[in-house]
Amino acid sequence: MKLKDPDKIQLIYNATLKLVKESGLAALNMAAIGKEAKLGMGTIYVYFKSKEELINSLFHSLKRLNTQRIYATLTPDAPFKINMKELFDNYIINRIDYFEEHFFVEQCSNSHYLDAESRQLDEEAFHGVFELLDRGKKELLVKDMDNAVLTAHMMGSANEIVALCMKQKIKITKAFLDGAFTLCWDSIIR
Amino acid sequence: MKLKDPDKIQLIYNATLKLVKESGLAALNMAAIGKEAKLGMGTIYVYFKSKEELINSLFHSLKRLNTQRIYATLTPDAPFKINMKELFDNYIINRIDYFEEHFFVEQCSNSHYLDAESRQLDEEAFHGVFELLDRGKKELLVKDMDNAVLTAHMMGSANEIVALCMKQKIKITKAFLDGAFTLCWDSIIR
DNA sequence: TCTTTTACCGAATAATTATTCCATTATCTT
DNA sequence: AAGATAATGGAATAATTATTCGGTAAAAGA
Repeated sequence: MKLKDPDKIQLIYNATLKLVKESGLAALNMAAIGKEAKLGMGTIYVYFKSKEELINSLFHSLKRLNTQRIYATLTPDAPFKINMKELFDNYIINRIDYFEEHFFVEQCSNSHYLDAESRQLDEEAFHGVFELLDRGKKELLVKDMDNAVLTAHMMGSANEIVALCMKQKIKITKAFLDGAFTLCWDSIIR
Repeated sequence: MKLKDPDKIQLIYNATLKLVKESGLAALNMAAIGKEAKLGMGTIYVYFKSKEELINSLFHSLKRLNTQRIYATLTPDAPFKINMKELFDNYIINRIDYFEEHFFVEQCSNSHYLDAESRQLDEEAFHGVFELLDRGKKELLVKDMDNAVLTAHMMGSANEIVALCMKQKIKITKAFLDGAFTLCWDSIIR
């Protein structure tokens, strides 16, 4: 018998990401995915039960990957500000390098496609940031404010700055990253 | 002869906003709009040529309204920080009071529905912020950084903080607004 | 090599949803 | 009040798009 091709799923994922990036989730359709991935429509249904399952499956996969990537490279035992900068740089670079993926996740987050399980995946991504902020507070570096508010402030800033970079095709230099970080740092320290 | 009811357009707009808020733009359909607005499907087509025209028309209308609302109440001749705080508070309160509207605009911005004209409307909204920031630089209060970056930082923060409030149903108090503003203020001053 | 199983394709079908059509109703004009 | 015109509702139709199906080809196992 013939086995499933392990590459096909990634092919379908990539086609989906590209199409959503180009025209938004609302315009996504199975025929287009097939064409973009150079597969017959029926083939997609070998790997996914339905369009909804495909979307949820891709969403899950991206969420998992993303959480890994951001926290992977924090230097253990480094001073607070160093860790903060590492996290910030990781986050920004990650958002840019995997722009398509993040765009897809964002579009899904406010759609009717996501199932209950998918909707819960957000929480855990903040865990690492919250821990780091707690440490900053203990060291009397960080303002005594709600972690959720501090995090929202920094991530909101980072996201919008990435959006700006993509729109204006700004090349991310070290100087640019340092500038963006300074804004966030100055805001959270007391 | 019978005249068009001037209230119907608003009825259709409101139904559209509610539905998009609930299930996202991708799930929006004409039958649902009719039902929500308590109008026949045919009636919608008396007021709008197509679904696409309805969406673009609502988008335009919201963009216009919004730009007005934010800049309406700045105190003339007030010190820089006062104006900044007014603008910030206006922006946040506006995002919350008109959450449905902003959500709709955001969903549209990355969809295939918007026509070329609609896609240009964003620029002018920043004008007022840029001017204010230039003044802050002249007064040696604001960091010498690109206005677009400074604006992205503050708006990104504000947007994400609003999202947090909506998600966790946080009631906006004066203290909360002051806290959120402090974050932004501390980040942009030199 | 032969058999068997399943991937693969894309046309056919089903399901959904946008748009039109027309009978009815409301209200403006004279 | 009668006629004229256009709004209204929702069933009928058209268009789009998800899903299934049946034939074909590939490759695993015997």
